[in-house]
Amino acid sequence: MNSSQKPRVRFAPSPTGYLHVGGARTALFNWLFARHEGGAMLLRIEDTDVERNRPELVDGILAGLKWLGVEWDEGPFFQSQRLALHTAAAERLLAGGAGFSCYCKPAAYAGADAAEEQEGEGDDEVKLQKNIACLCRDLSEAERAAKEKEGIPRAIRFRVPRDGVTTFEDAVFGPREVQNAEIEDFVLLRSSGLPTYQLSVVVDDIDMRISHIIRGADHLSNTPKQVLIYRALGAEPPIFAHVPLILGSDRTRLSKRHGATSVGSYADEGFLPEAFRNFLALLGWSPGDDSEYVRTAELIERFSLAGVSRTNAVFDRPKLEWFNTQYLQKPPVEELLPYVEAELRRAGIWQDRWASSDRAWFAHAVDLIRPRTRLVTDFSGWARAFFADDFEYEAAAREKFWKDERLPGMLAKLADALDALPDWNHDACDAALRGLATAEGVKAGLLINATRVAIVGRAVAPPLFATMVVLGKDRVVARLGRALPFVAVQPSAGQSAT
RNA sequence: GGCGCUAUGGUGCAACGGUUAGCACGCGGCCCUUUCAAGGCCGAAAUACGGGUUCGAUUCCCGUUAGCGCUACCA
Repeated sequence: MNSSQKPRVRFAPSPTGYLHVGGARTALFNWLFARHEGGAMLLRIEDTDVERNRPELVDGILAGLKWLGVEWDEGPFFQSQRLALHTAAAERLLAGGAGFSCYCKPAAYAGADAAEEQEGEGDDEVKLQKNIACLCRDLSEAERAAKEKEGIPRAIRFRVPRDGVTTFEDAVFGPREVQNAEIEDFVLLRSSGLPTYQLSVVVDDIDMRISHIIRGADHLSNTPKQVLIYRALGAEPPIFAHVPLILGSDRTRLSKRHGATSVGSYADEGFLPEAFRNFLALLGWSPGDDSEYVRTAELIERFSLAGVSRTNAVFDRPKLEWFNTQYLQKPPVEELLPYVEAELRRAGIWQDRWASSDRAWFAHAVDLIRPRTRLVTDFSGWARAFFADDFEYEAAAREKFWKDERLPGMLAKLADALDALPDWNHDACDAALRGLATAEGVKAGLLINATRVAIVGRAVAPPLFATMVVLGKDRVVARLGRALPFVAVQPSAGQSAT
Protein backbone atom coordinates (compact mmCIF):
# COMPACT_ATOMS: atom_id res chain seq x y z
CA MET A 1 0.00 0.00 0.00
CA ASN A 2 2.97 2.26 0.29
CA SER A 3 3.13 4.08 -3.00
CA SER A 4 6.49 5.56 -2.20
CA GLN A 5 8.11 2.16 -2.52
CA LYS A 6 10.35 1.47 -5.46
CA PRO A 7 8.50 0.19 -8.52
CA ARG A 8 8.59 -3.50 -9.26
CA VAL A 9 8.03 -4.66 -12.82
CA ARG A 10 8.24 -7.97 -14.56
CA PHE A 11 8.72 -9.44 -18.00
CA ALA A 12 6.68 -12.58 -18.37
CA PRO A 13 7.24 -14.47 -21.61
CA SER A 14 5.69 -17.82 -22.32
CA PRO A 15 7.99 -20.47 -23.78
CA THR A 16 5.84 -21.21 -26.78
CA GLY A 17 8.27 -19.62 -29.20
CA TYR A 18 11.53 -17.73 -29.42
CA LEU A 19 12.04 -14.28 -27.98
CA HIS A 20 10.65 -12.18 -30.78
CA VAL A 21 11.14 -8.48 -31.35
CA GLY A 22 7.80 -7.59 -29.79
CA GLY A 23 8.64 -9.41 -26.60
CA ALA A 24 12.13 -7.96 -26.66
CA ARG A 25 10.72 -4.45 -26.88
CA THR A 26 8.35 -5.13 -23.98
CA ALA A 27 11.25 -6.50 -21.95
CA LEU A 28 13.32 -3.45 -22.84
CA PHE A 29 10.62 -1.01 -21.76
CA ASN A 30 10.24 -2.83 -18.46
CA TRP A 31 13.97 -2.74 -17.96
CA LEU A 32 14.34 0.93 -18.90
CA PHE A 33 11.50 1.81 -16.58
CA ALA A 34 12.96 -0.19 -13.70
CA ARG A 35 16.40 1.31 -14.17
CA HIS A 36 15.05 4.81 -14.54
CA GLU A 37 12.99 4.50 -11.37
CA GLY A 38 15.58 2.58 -9.45
CA GLY A 39 13.13 -0.27 -9.13
CA ALA A 40 13.37 -4.00 -9.60
CA MET A 41 12.80 -6.11 -12.67
CA LEU A 42 11.58 -9.69 -12.36
CA LEU A 43 11.57 -12.42 -14.94
CA ARG A 44 8.77 -14.91 -14.87
CA ILE A 45 8.29 -17.75 -17.32
CA GLU A 46 4.58 -18.26 -17.94
CA ASP A 47 4.48 -21.93 -18.73
CA THR A 48 0.98 -22.87 -17.69
CA ASP A 49 -0.02 -24.04 -21.14
CA VAL A 50 1.09 -27.64 -21.03
CA GLU A 51 -0.07 -28.16 -24.59
CA ARG A 52 2.22 -25.77 -26.42
CA ASN A 53 4.80 -25.18 -23.76
CA ARG A 54 8.32 -25.94 -25.03
CA PRO A 55 10.74 -26.05 -22.08
CA GLU A 56 13.75 -26.21 -24.37
CA LEU A 57 12.92 -22.73 -25.58
CA VAL A 58 13.50 -21.14 -22.17
CA ASP A 59 17.27 -21.08 -22.54
CA GLY A 60 16.97 -19.31 -25.85
CA ILE A 61 14.72 -16.66 -24.34
CA LEU A 62 17.14 -16.07 -21.49
CA ALA A 63 20.03 -15.91 -23.94
CA GLY A 64 18.13 -13.42 -26.06
CA LEU A 65 17.49 -11.18 -23.07
CA LYS A 66 21.10 -11.36 -22.03
CA TRP A 67 22.27 -10.46 -25.50
CA LEU A 68 19.87 -7.54 -25.49
CA GLY A 69 21.40 -6.41 -22.23
CA VAL A 70 18.14 -6.66 -20.32
CA GLU A 71 19.10 -7.93 -16.90
CA TRP A 72 16.54 -9.06 -14.36
CA ASP A 73 16.99 -8.61 -10.64
CA GLU A 74 14.85 -11.52 -9.52
CA GLY A 75 14.03 -14.81 -11.15
CA PRO A 76 13.56 -16.46 -13.44
CA PHE A 77 10.48 -17.83 -11.75
CA PHE A 78 8.42 -20.54 -13.35
CA GLN A 79 4.69 -20.38 -13.07
CA SER A 80 4.44 -24.11 -13.42
CA GLN A 81 6.13 -24.38 -10.04
CA ARG A 82 3.64 -22.09 -8.39
CA LEU A 83 0.46 -23.95 -9.23
CA ALA A 84 -0.47 -24.56 -5.61
CA LEU A 85 -0.72 -20.81 -5.11
CA HIS A 86 -2.97 -20.45 -8.12
CA THR A 87 -5.31 -23.30 -7.31
CA ALA A 88 -5.59 -22.09 -3.74
CA ALA A 89 -6.64 -18.70 -5.02
CA ALA A 90 -9.21 -20.30 -7.29
CA GLU A 91 -10.66 -22.27 -4.41
CA ARG A 92 -10.74 -19.13 -2.31
CA LEU A 93 -12.64 -17.28 -5.02
CA LEU A 94 -15.02 -20.20 -5.31
CA ALA A 95 -15.60 -20.32 -1.60
CA GLY A 96 -16.13 -16.61 -1.42
CA GLY A 97 -18.72 -16.64 -4.16
CA ALA A 98 -16.66 -14.71 -6.70
CA GLY A 99 -16.22 -17.93 -8.62
CA PHE A 100 -18.53 -20.80 -9.48
CA SER A 101 -18.20 -24.36 -10.64
CA CYS A 102 -18.78 -24.94 -14.32
CA TYR A 103 -19.55 -28.28 -15.91
CA CYS A 104 -19.78 -27.17 -19.51
CA LYS A 105 -17.89 -29.06 -22.16
CA PRO A 106 -14.77 -27.12 -23.12
CA ALA A 107 -15.24 -25.59 -26.54
CA ALA A 108 -12.01 -26.10 -28.35
CA TYR A 109 -10.77 -22.97 -30.03
CA ALA A 110 -11.76 -23.28 -33.64
CA GLY A 111 -9.71 -20.39 -34.96
CA ALA A 112 -10.74 -17.28 -36.79
CA ASP A 113 -11.53 -18.97 -40.07
CA ALA A 114 -13.98 -21.37 -38.57
CA ALA A 115 -15.58 -18.60 -36.61
CA GLU A 116 -16.14 -16.61 -39.76
CA GLU A 117 -17.57 -19.65 -41.45
CA GLN A 118 -20.19 -19.90 -38.81
CA GLU A 119 -21.36 -16.42 -39.63
CA GLY A 120 -23.41 -15.72 -42.68
CA GLU A 121 -26.07 -18.08 -41.46
CA GLY A 122 -27.94 -15.09 -40.17
CA ASP A 123 -28.24 -16.38 -36.62
CA ASP A 124 -27.05 -13.06 -35.31
CA GLU A 125 -29.24 -13.17 -32.28
CA VAL A 126 -27.72 -16.44 -31.22
CA LYS A 127 -24.21 -15.07 -31.71
CA LEU A 128 -25.01 -11.94 -29.83
CA GLN A 129 -25.63 -13.84 -26.68
CA LYS A 130 -22.89 -16.35 -27.04
CA ASN A 131 -21.29 -17.41 -23.81
CA ILE A 132 -21.20 -14.09 -21.98
CA ALA A 133 -22.87 -15.55 -18.94
CA CYS A 134 -22.32 -19.22 -18.31
CA LEU A 135 -25.45 -21.22 -17.49
CA CYS A 136 -23.64 -22.92 -14.64
CA ARG A 137 -23.45 -19.78 -12.55
CA ASP A 138 -26.99 -20.26 -11.33
CA LEU A 139 -26.82 -23.97 -10.69
CA SER A 140 -28.51 -24.94 -7.46
CA GLU A 141 -26.60 -26.89 -4.90
CA ALA A 142 -28.57 -29.97 -5.82
CA GLU A 143 -27.87 -29.59 -9.52
CA ARG A 144 -24.25 -29.05 -8.78
CA ALA A 145 -24.08 -32.17 -6.63
CA ALA A 146 -25.73 -34.13 -9.40
CA LYS A 147 -23.13 -33.05 -11.91
CA GLU A 148 -20.41 -33.98 -9.50
CA LYS A 149 -21.99 -37.35 -8.99
CA GLU A 150 -22.02 -37.92 -12.72
CA GLY A 151 -18.31 -37.34 -12.65
CA ILE A 152 -18.42 -34.41 -15.02
CA PRO A 153 -15.13 -32.50 -14.91
CA ARG A 154 -15.43 -29.19 -13.13
CA ALA A 155 -13.84 -25.92 -14.06
CA ILE A 156 -14.01 -22.75 -11.99
CA ARG A 157 -15.23 -19.61 -13.67
CA PHE A 158 -15.35 -16.06 -12.43
CA ARG A 159 -18.81 -14.78 -11.61
CA VAL A 160 -18.68 -11.51 -13.53
CA PRO A 161 -21.21 -8.93 -12.32
CA ARG A 162 -23.94 -8.55 -14.92
CA ASP A 163 -24.15 -4.81 -14.46
CA GLY A 164 -21.89 -1.93 -13.57
CA VAL A 165 -18.45 -1.11 -14.92
CA THR A 166 -14.90 -2.09 -14.18
CA THR A 167 -12.31 0.63 -14.22
CA PHE A 168 -8.56 0.78 -14.10
CA GLU A 169 -5.71 3.12 -14.81
CA ASP A 170 -3.45 2.72 -17.80
CA ALA A 171 -0.33 4.87 -17.93
CA VAL A 172 -0.40 4.83 -21.71
CA PHE A 173 -4.09 4.68 -22.65
CA GLY A 174 -5.40 6.68 -19.72
CA PRO A 175 -8.31 5.82 -17.43
CA ARG A 176 -10.28 2.85 -18.72
CA GLU A 177 -13.87 1.88 -18.13
CA VAL A 178 -15.51 -1.29 -19.39
CA GLN A 179 -19.10 -2.44 -19.10
CA ASN A 180 -19.23 -5.64 -17.08
CA ALA A 181 -22.00 -6.83 -19.36
CA GLU A 182 -19.33 -7.14 -22.05
CA ILE A 183 -17.19 -9.48 -20.00
CA GLU A 184 -17.86 -13.19 -20.17
CA ASP A 185 -17.67 -15.53 -17.21
CA PHE A 186 -14.10 -16.48 -17.92
CA VAL A 187 -12.38 -19.58 -16.65
CA LEU A 188 -10.04 -19.37 -13.68
CA LEU A 189 -9.23 -23.01 -13.20
CA ARG A 190 -9.45 -25.52 -16.01
CA SER A 191 -11.22 -28.81 -15.53
CA SER A 192 -7.77 -30.33 -15.64
CA GLY A 193 -7.06 -28.50 -12.40
CA LEU A 194 -4.57 -26.17 -14.02
CA PRO A 195 -4.98 -22.41 -13.72
CA THR A 196 -5.56 -20.21 -16.73
CA TYR A 197 -3.39 -17.29 -17.65
CA GLN A 198 -5.87 -14.79 -16.24
CA LEU A 199 -5.71 -16.34 -12.83
CA SER A 200 -2.06 -17.19 -12.55
CA VAL A 201 -0.89 -13.84 -13.88
CA VAL A 202 -2.86 -11.98 -11.24
CA VAL A 203 -1.98 -14.31 -8.39
CA ASP A 204 1.70 -14.11 -9.23
CA ASP A 205 1.72 -10.38 -9.76
CA ILE A 206 0.09 -9.91 -6.38
CA ASP A 207 2.47 -12.34 -4.73
CA MET A 208 5.49 -10.74 -6.35
CA ARG A 209 4.24 -7.28 -5.40
CA ILE A 210 4.36 -6.00 -8.96
CA SER A 211 3.56 -2.29 -9.04
CA HIS A 212 3.54 -1.64 -12.78
CA ILE A 213 2.52 -4.05 -15.48
CA ILE A 214 4.14 -3.04 -18.74
CA ARG A 215 3.07 -5.37 -21.52
CA GLY A 216 1.75 -5.55 -25.06
CA ALA A 217 -1.47 -3.80 -25.98
CA ASP A 218 -2.95 -7.12 -27.00
CA HIS A 219 -3.64 -7.55 -23.29
CA LEU A 220 -5.59 -4.32 -22.99
CA SER A 221 -8.97 -5.89 -23.69
CA ASN A 222 -8.50 -8.61 -21.11
CA THR A 223 -7.27 -6.35 -18.37
CA PRO A 224 -10.74 -5.74 -16.89
CA LYS A 225 -10.97 -9.46 -16.15
CA GLN A 226 -7.74 -9.30 -14.26
CA VAL A 227 -8.84 -6.21 -12.38
CA LEU A 228 -11.94 -8.13 -11.34
CA ILE A 229 -9.73 -10.89 -9.96
CA TYR A 230 -7.52 -8.43 -8.10
CA ARG A 231 -10.50 -6.92 -6.35
CA ALA A 232 -12.11 -10.27 -5.61
CA LEU A 233 -8.84 -11.32 -4.07
CA GLY A 234 -8.81 -8.20 -1.97
CA ALA A 235 -5.84 -6.68 -3.72
CA GLU A 236 -5.42 -3.26 -5.26
CA PRO A 237 -4.70 -3.51 -9.01
CA PRO A 238 -1.29 -2.20 -10.09
CA ILE A 239 -0.75 0.48 -12.66
CA PHE A 240 -0.99 -0.88 -16.16
CA ALA A 241 0.97 0.38 -19.13
CA HIS A 242 0.03 -1.23 -22.40
CA VAL A 243 2.49 -0.63 -25.15
CA PRO A 244 1.50 -0.69 -28.82
CA LEU A 245 2.32 -3.71 -30.93
CA ILE A 246 5.09 -4.06 -33.45
CA LEU A 247 3.87 -4.97 -36.90
CA GLY A 248 5.47 -6.35 -40.03
CA SER A 249 5.85 -4.25 -43.16
CA ASP A 250 2.39 -5.41 -44.28
CA ARG A 251 0.97 -3.97 -41.06
CA THR A 252 0.02 -7.32 -39.67
CA ARG A 253 1.36 -8.76 -36.49
CA LEU A 254 4.97 -9.79 -36.78
CA SER A 255 5.34 -13.49 -37.51
CA LYS A 256 7.66 -15.99 -39.13
CA ARG A 257 6.58 -15.07 -42.60
CA HIS A 258 8.01 -11.59 -42.10
CA GLY A 259 11.47 -13.11 -42.00
CA ALA A 260 13.67 -12.81 -38.97
CA THR A 261 11.62 -12.14 -35.89
CA SER A 262 13.68 -13.70 -33.12
CA VAL A 263 16.27 -11.51 -31.49
CA GLY A 264 18.73 -14.38 -31.77
CA SER A 265 18.69 -14.12 -35.52
CA TYR A 266 19.64 -10.45 -35.32
CA ALA A 267 22.52 -11.30 -33.03
CA ASP A 268 23.69 -13.91 -35.52
CA GLU A 269 23.40 -11.51 -38.40
CA GLY A 270 25.83 -9.11 -36.83
CA PHE A 271 23.70 -6.50 -35.15
CA LEU A 272 25.11 -4.82 -32.07
CA PRO A 273 22.94 -5.14 -28.98
CA GLU A 274 23.08 -1.46 -28.21
CA ALA A 275 22.02 -0.56 -31.72
CA PHE A 276 19.16 -2.99 -31.45
CA ARG A 277 18.19 -1.51 -28.11
CA ASN A 278 18.27 2.02 -29.43
CA PHE A 279 16.15 1.03 -32.42
CA LEU A 280 13.65 -0.89 -30.31
CA ALA A 281 13.38 1.87 -27.73
CA LEU A 282 12.28 4.29 -30.43
CA LEU A 283 9.57 1.96 -31.68
CA GLY A 284 6.59 3.16 -29.72
CA TRP A 285 8.46 5.52 -27.49
CA SER A 286 10.01 8.91 -27.97
CA PRO A 287 12.12 11.00 -25.64
CA GLY A 288 9.97 13.91 -26.75
CA ASP A 289 12.27 15.51 -29.25
CA ASP A 290 14.06 14.49 -32.42
CA SER A 291 16.85 12.54 -30.77
CA GLU A 292 17.73 9.35 -32.61
CA TYR A 293 21.15 8.17 -31.58
CA VAL A 294 20.51 7.75 -27.88
CA ARG A 295 22.94 5.59 -26.00
CA THR A 296 21.70 3.26 -23.31
CA ALA A 297 22.63 5.40 -20.33
CA GLU A 298 20.67 8.27 -21.79
CA LEU A 299 17.80 5.97 -22.71
CA ILE A 300 17.54 5.02 -19.05
CA GLU A 301 17.79 8.62 -18.00
CA ARG A 302 15.09 9.79 -20.37
CA PHE A 303 12.69 6.87 -20.36
CA SER A 304 9.18 7.58 -19.22
CA LEU A 305 5.84 5.87 -19.66
CA ALA A 306 4.44 9.25 -20.65
CA GLY A 307 6.47 9.08 -23.84
CA VAL A 308 4.97 5.78 -24.94
CA SER A 309 2.84 6.02 -28.05
CA ARG A 310 -0.59 4.46 -28.55
CA THR A 311 -0.17 3.52 -32.16
CA ASN A 312 1.23 0.29 -33.50
CA ALA A 313 4.60 0.57 -35.18
CA VAL A 314 5.99 -1.14 -38.24
CA PHE A 315 9.35 -2.82 -37.84
CA ASP A 316 11.63 -1.15 -40.38
CA ARG A 317 14.74 -3.15 -41.07
CA PRO A 318 16.61 -0.46 -43.05
CA LYS A 319 16.33 1.83 -40.06
CA LEU A 320 17.67 -0.89 -37.81
CA GLU A 321 20.64 -1.25 -40.15
CA TRP A 322 21.23 2.46 -40.01
CA PHE A 323 21.31 2.32 -36.22
CA ASN A 324 23.80 -0.50 -36.48
CA THR A 325 26.12 1.57 -38.66
CA GLN A 326 25.90 4.35 -36.13
CA TYR A 327 26.97 2.07 -33.31
CA LEU A 328 29.64 0.50 -35.47
CA GLN A 329 31.12 3.91 -36.17
CA LYS A 330 30.51 6.39 -33.41
CA PRO A 331 31.48 4.85 -30.06
CA PRO A 332 35.14 4.65 -29.01
CA VAL A 333 36.68 1.79 -30.95
CA GLU A 334 37.51 -0.10 -27.75
CA GLU A 335 33.81 -0.73 -27.22
CA LEU A 336 33.64 -2.51 -30.52
CA LEU A 337 36.63 -4.79 -30.06
CA PRO A 338 34.89 -7.55 -28.07
CA TYR A 339 32.24 -7.91 -30.75
CA VAL A 340 34.79 -8.05 -33.53
CA GLU A 341 36.81 -10.58 -31.58
CA ALA A 342 33.75 -12.78 -31.17
CA GLU A 343 33.05 -12.52 -34.87
CA LEU A 344 36.62 -13.41 -35.87
CA ARG A 345 36.56 -16.35 -33.49
CA ARG A 346 33.32 -17.49 -35.02
CA ALA A 347 34.96 -17.29 -38.43
CA GLY A 348 37.98 -19.18 -37.17
CA ILE A 349 40.51 -16.46 -37.96
CA TRP A 350 41.13 -15.00 -34.53
CA GLN A 351 44.70 -14.66 -33.26
CA ASP A 352 45.23 -14.45 -29.52
CA ARG A 353 48.00 -11.90 -29.81
CA TRP A 354 45.45 -9.34 -30.99
CA ALA A 355 44.14 -9.30 -27.44
CA SER A 356 47.59 -8.90 -25.93
CA SER A 357 50.78 -7.81 -27.66
CA ASP A 358 49.05 -6.68 -30.83
CA ARG A 359 46.03 -5.14 -29.26
CA ALA A 360 46.91 -1.66 -30.51
CA TRP A 361 47.28 -3.00 -34.03
CA PHE A 362 43.94 -4.75 -33.76
CA ALA A 363 42.20 -1.60 -32.55
CA HIS A 364 43.78 0.36 -35.37
CA ALA A 365 42.68 -2.15 -37.98
CA VAL A 366 39.14 -2.22 -36.65
CA ASP A 367 39.07 1.55 -36.61
CA LEU A 368 40.17 1.65 -40.23
CA ILE A 369 37.59 -0.86 -41.34
CA ARG A 370 34.54 0.19 -39.38
CA PRO A 371 33.49 3.28 -41.33
CA ARG A 372 32.52 0.94 -44.13
CA THR A 373 30.78 -1.73 -42.09
CA ARG A 374 27.09 -2.25 -41.65
CA LEU A 375 27.11 -5.50 -39.69
CA VAL A 376 29.67 -7.02 -37.37
CA THR A 377 29.92 -9.92 -39.77
CA ASP A 378 31.52 -7.57 -42.27
CA PHE A 379 34.77 -7.92 -40.34
CA SER A 380 35.07 -11.53 -41.36
CA GLY A 381 33.27 -10.87 -44.62
CA TRP A 382 34.58 -8.27 -46.99
CA ALA A 383 37.31 -7.25 -44.51
CA ARG A 384 38.62 -10.77 -44.07
CA ALA A 385 41.94 -9.97 -45.73
CA PHE A 386 42.86 -7.70 -42.85
CA PHE A 387 42.89 -10.66 -40.51
CA ALA A 388 43.66 -13.67 -42.66
CA ASP A 389 45.89 -14.41 -45.62
CA ASP A 390 43.48 -16.74 -47.33
CA PHE A 391 41.05 -14.47 -49.11
CA GLU A 392 39.63 -14.43 -52.57
CA TYR A 393 39.61 -11.83 -55.28
CA GLU A 394 36.10 -10.60 -55.72
CA ALA A 395 35.04 -11.12 -59.33
CA ALA A 396 33.47 -7.70 -59.67
CA ALA A 397 36.65 -6.07 -58.34
CA ARG A 398 38.84 -7.96 -60.82
CA GLU A 399 36.65 -6.98 -63.70
CA LYS A 400 36.56 -3.38 -62.67
CA PHE A 401 40.18 -2.72 -61.72
CA TRP A 402 42.34 -5.41 -63.29
CA LYS A 403 41.44 -4.78 -66.88
CA ASP A 404 44.54 -2.91 -68.07
CA GLU A 405 47.10 -5.32 -69.52
CA ARG A 406 49.99 -3.14 -68.39
CA LEU A 407 49.07 -3.88 -64.80
CA PRO A 408 51.06 -7.07 -64.20
CA GLY A 409 54.28 -5.34 -65.14
CA MET A 410 53.56 -2.26 -63.14
CA LEU A 411 52.44 -4.14 -60.06
CA ALA A 412 55.64 -6.17 -60.15
CA LYS A 413 57.62 -2.95 -60.22
CA LEU A 414 55.50 -1.55 -57.44
CA ALA A 415 56.22 -4.59 -55.30
CA ASP A 416 59.93 -4.04 -55.83
CA ALA A 417 59.69 -0.34 -55.08
CA LEU A 418 57.73 -0.95 -51.92
CA ASP A 419 60.05 -3.70 -50.85
CA ALA A 420 62.96 -1.28 -51.12
CA LEU A 421 61.34 1.30 -48.89
CA PRO A 422 63.45 1.99 -45.80
CA ASP A 423 60.49 3.25 -43.82
CA TRP A 424 56.99 1.82 -44.01
CA ASN A 425 54.41 4.51 -43.53
CA HIS A 426 51.53 6.18 -45.31
CA ASP A 427 53.54 8.90 -47.05
CA ALA A 428 56.36 6.62 -48.13
CA CYS A 429 53.92 4.20 -49.74
CA ASP A 430 52.06 7.10 -51.28
CA ALA A 431 55.26 8.55 -52.76
CA ALA A 432 56.46 5.21 -54.05
CA LEU A 433 53.21 4.47 -55.84
CA ARG A 434 52.75 7.93 -57.29
CA GLY A 435 56.37 8.01 -58.39
CA LEU A 436 55.86 4.79 -60.30
CA ALA A 437 52.64 6.06 -61.83
CA THR A 438 54.41 9.13 -63.09
CA ALA A 439 57.30 7.08 -64.49
CA GLU A 440 54.88 4.76 -66.26
CA GLY A 441 52.75 7.60 -67.50
CA VAL A 442 49.52 6.35 -65.95
CA LYS A 443 47.12 7.89 -63.49
CA ALA A 444 47.76 7.04 -59.87
CA GLY A 445 44.19 5.85 -59.54
CA LEU A 446 44.82 2.98 -61.88
CA LEU A 447 47.55 1.63 -59.64
CA ILE A 448 45.77 2.47 -56.44
CA ASN A 449 42.64 0.58 -57.34
CA ALA A 450 44.46 -2.37 -58.82
CA THR A 451 46.69 -2.60 -55.78
CA ARG A 452 43.76 -2.48 -53.41
CA VAL A 453 42.23 -5.48 -55.09
CA ALA A 454 45.56 -7.27 -54.97
CA ILE A 455 46.08 -6.81 -51.26
CA VAL A 456 42.54 -7.06 -49.88
CA GLY A 457 40.67 -8.72 -52.71
CA ARG A 458 37.92 -6.15 -52.75
CA ALA A 459 36.85 -3.09 -54.66
CA VAL A 460 35.17 -1.75 -51.57
CA ALA A 461 37.77 -1.25 -48.89
CA PRO A 462 39.49 1.47 -46.84
CA PRO A 463 41.91 3.95 -48.41
CA LEU A 464 44.91 2.17 -49.86
CA PHE A 465 47.89 3.63 -48.04
CA ALA A 466 46.33 3.32 -44.63
CA THR A 467 45.53 -0.25 -45.53
CA MET A 468 49.15 -0.86 -46.53
CA VAL A 469 50.36 0.43 -43.20
CA VAL A 470 48.01 -1.84 -41.30
CA LEU A 471 48.93 -4.87 -43.36
CA GLY A 472 52.67 -4.28 -43.14
CA LYS A 473 55.35 -4.39 -45.80
CA ASP A 474 55.87 -8.15 -45.92
CA ARG A 475 52.22 -8.91 -46.46
CA VAL A 476 51.72 -6.20 -49.04
CA VAL A 477 54.73 -7.22 -51.09
CA ALA A 478 53.84 -10.89 -50.86
CA ARG A 479 50.22 -10.32 -51.82
CA LEU A 480 51.26 -8.16 -54.77
CA GLY A 481 53.41 -11.01 -56.00
CA ARG A 482 50.72 -13.55 -55.39
CA ALA A 483 48.19 -11.53 -57.36
CA LEU A 484 50.30 -11.11 -60.50
CA PRO A 485 49.18 -14.29 -62.27
CA PHE A 486 45.57 -13.24 -61.87
CA VAL A 487 45.87 -9.65 -62.97
CA ALA A 488 44.72 -8.80 -66.46
CA VAL A 489 43.32 -12.28 -66.79
CA GLN A 490 39.60 -11.93 -66.64
CA PRO A 491 37.68 -14.46 -64.62
CA SER A 492 35.83 -15.46 -67.74
CA ALA A 493 38.91 -15.47 -69.98
CA GLY A 494 38.60 -17.93 -72.82
CA GLN A 495 34.90 -17.44 -73.03
CA SER A 496 33.58 -15.33 -75.81
CA ALA A 497 32.48 -12.11 -74.28
CA THR A 498 29.34 -10.83 -75.89
C1' G B 1 -20.89 -10.24 -35.69
C1' G B 2 -19.89 -7.65 -30.67
C1' C B 3 -16.62 -4.64 -27.76
C1' G B 4 -12.30 -1.73 -27.69
C1' C B 5 -7.91 0.89 -29.47
C1' U B 6 -5.55 3.74 -33.21
C1' A B 7 -5.16 7.19 -37.52
C1' U B 8 0.96 13.14 -39.34
C1' G B 9 5.22 11.71 -46.00
C1' G B 10 6.66 4.64 -47.87
C1' U B 11 8.65 3.80 -42.45
C1' G B 12 9.75 5.53 -37.23
C1' C B 13 8.98 9.82 -34.36
C1' A B 14 8.18 15.83 -33.22
C1' A B 15 4.60 19.68 -33.23
C1' C B 16 0.23 18.33 -27.00
C1' G B 17 -5.34 25.47 -30.22
C1' G B 18 -1.60 29.87 -33.57
C1' U B 19 5.10 26.73 -37.02
C1' U B 20 6.39 28.25 -44.28
C1' A B 21 3.85 21.01 -40.19
C1' G B 22 10.11 19.65 -37.81
C1' C B 23 13.73 15.35 -37.45
C1' A B 24 15.49 10.54 -38.93
C1' C B 25 15.47 6.06 -42.16
C1' G B 26 14.68 5.02 -47.16
C1' C B 27 14.57 7.30 -52.17
C1' G B 28 16.67 11.00 -56.12
C1' G B 29 20.49 14.73 -57.19
C1' C B 30 25.01 17.47 -56.14
C1' C B 31 29.68 18.15 -53.40
C1' C B 32 33.87 15.61 -51.43
C1' U B 33 36.96 11.61 -53.45
C1' U B 34 41.70 6.75 -54.56
C1' U B 35 37.24 2.24 -54.77
C1' C B 36 33.15 2.04 -51.54
C1' A B 37 31.19 3.94 -47.38
C1' A B 38 30.93 7.96 -44.04
C1' G B 39 30.11 13.20 -44.10
C1' G B 40 27.98 17.98 -46.18
C1' C B 41 24.18 20.30 -49.24
C1' C B 42 19.64 20.14 -52.11
C1' G B 43 15.03 17.68 -53.55
C1' A B 44 10.36 14.67 -53.95
C1' A B 45 7.07 13.00 -50.15
C1' A B 46 2.16 13.61 -44.83
C1' U B 47 -1.98 15.84 -41.09
C1' A B 48 -7.47 9.28 -43.97
C1' C B 49 -12.61 11.47 -45.22
C1' G B 50 -16.92 14.43 -43.63
C1' G B 51 -19.15 17.39 -40.13
C1' G B 52 -18.93 20.41 -35.91
C1' U B 53 -16.55 23.64 -31.46
C1' U B 54 -13.29 28.02 -31.92
C1' C B 55 -11.11 34.31 -34.03
C1' G B 56 -8.03 30.07 -35.33
C1' A B 57 -7.64 23.22 -35.80
C1' U B 58 -2.62 18.08 -37.01
C1' U B 59 -4.19 19.16 -32.03
C1' C B 60 -10.90 19.19 -28.95
C1' C B 61 -16.01 16.61 -30.13
C1' C B 62 -19.18 13.48 -33.44
C1' G B 63 -19.74 10.33 -37.65
C1' U B 64 -17.55 7.49 -41.74
C1' U B 65 -13.65 4.60 -43.47
C1' A B 66 -9.39 1.75 -42.63
C1' G B 67 -5.96 -0.99 -39.64
C1' C B 68 -5.12 -3.57 -35.32
C1' G B 69 -6.56 -6.01 -30.73
C1' C B 70 -9.91 -8.85 -27.67
C1' U B 71 -14.12 -11.84 -27.88
C1' A B 72 -10.21 -19.92 -25.86
C1' C B 73 -10.83 -24.58 -20.18
C1' C B 74 -3.84 -19.89 -25.38
C1' A B 75 -0.69 -16.63 -23.22
